[in-house]
Amino acid sequence: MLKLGRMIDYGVVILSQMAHHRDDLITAPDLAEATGLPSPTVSKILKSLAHSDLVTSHRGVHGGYTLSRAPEAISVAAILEALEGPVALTACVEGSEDHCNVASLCPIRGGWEKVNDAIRAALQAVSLADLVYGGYNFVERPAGTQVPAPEQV
Amino acid sequence: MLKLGRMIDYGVVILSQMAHHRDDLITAPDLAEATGLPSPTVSKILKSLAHSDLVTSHRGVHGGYTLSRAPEAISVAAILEALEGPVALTACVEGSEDHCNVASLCPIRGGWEKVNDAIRAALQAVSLADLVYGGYNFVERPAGTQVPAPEQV
DNA sequence: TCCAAACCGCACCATTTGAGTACGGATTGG
DNA sequence: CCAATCCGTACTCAAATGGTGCGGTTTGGA
Repeated sequence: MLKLGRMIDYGVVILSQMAHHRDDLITAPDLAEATGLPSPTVSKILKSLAHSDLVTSHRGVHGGYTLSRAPEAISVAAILEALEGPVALTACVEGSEDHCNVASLCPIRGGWEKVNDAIRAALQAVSLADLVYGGYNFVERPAGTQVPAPEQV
Repeated sequence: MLKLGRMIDYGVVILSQMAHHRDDLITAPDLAEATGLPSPTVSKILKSLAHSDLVTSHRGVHGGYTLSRAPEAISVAAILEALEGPVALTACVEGSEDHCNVASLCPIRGGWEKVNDAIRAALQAVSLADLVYGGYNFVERPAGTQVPAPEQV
């Protein structure tokens, strides 16, 4: 099931919370309480996000975090890369000639790259703002209803 | 890192091997030897693929497996779903109201669906044939050489 | 001058997930 | 009747991931 660590999920929740308090300085404990997530975890995530310049940290007594950019300028791909490294589907694509050449049959690398790029593009096309204010109201939409897919890539 | 179990990788290797022997009946042990993968694992994967009608099984003494469809008609998405269930990035999208409503703040489900659909589309656009005959010759390419990425999407 | 509030970064532990294995059963052709 | 093959379940083991704790550094105010 093409899994995605739940850190990403947490990260989005945290970021969307910050988006609601745009330009305010929020401390990690405050965010923890607001989201219901454990405080150390929130800290950890914020740190990673700060490393990638998605949020800005302010140290000292009245420190905290703010969004570095507008929610529209933060893509899901950026969040993903901040929290779980670069987007890559298989270990096969770079280095790691472990099991690839077992049968001298790996016509696959190029193809995977193609898939990777397509997915990367799909993730970059969705911004934090889309998730927060995103025009998709989730509660009313009947279960099973299909969201129209964006233009084919 | 948007991970993808290595079963998928194995599955593609096995299927591409079968694509080379189109219309032949191949036994699981033969495929195991051809690919260098452990025999029980190959069996397991073939079984899953048979469940999704990507390959057809023939029991009895001279049994084996054949591809059910042409390689062009087998998408990466189909392989993924056969081996690891439906494409879904987070556990948040369906059921599992575990941590979502902790803060009564989950404007996100709809957004994730959007991302899911985009990725699903990307995966459906790539067929097994693309991976196998896809214009990338693998054997002659010197080790370490980078495959030129296809047109950026 | 000192202290407390906040961020920083590392290292550690535990749970879960997934890969791989083993075994007994069912089916078919010689 | 037997052997080769697929079928299905349950089990074990290893690794990745999520989560936690602790000592350190910066900063502003009393």
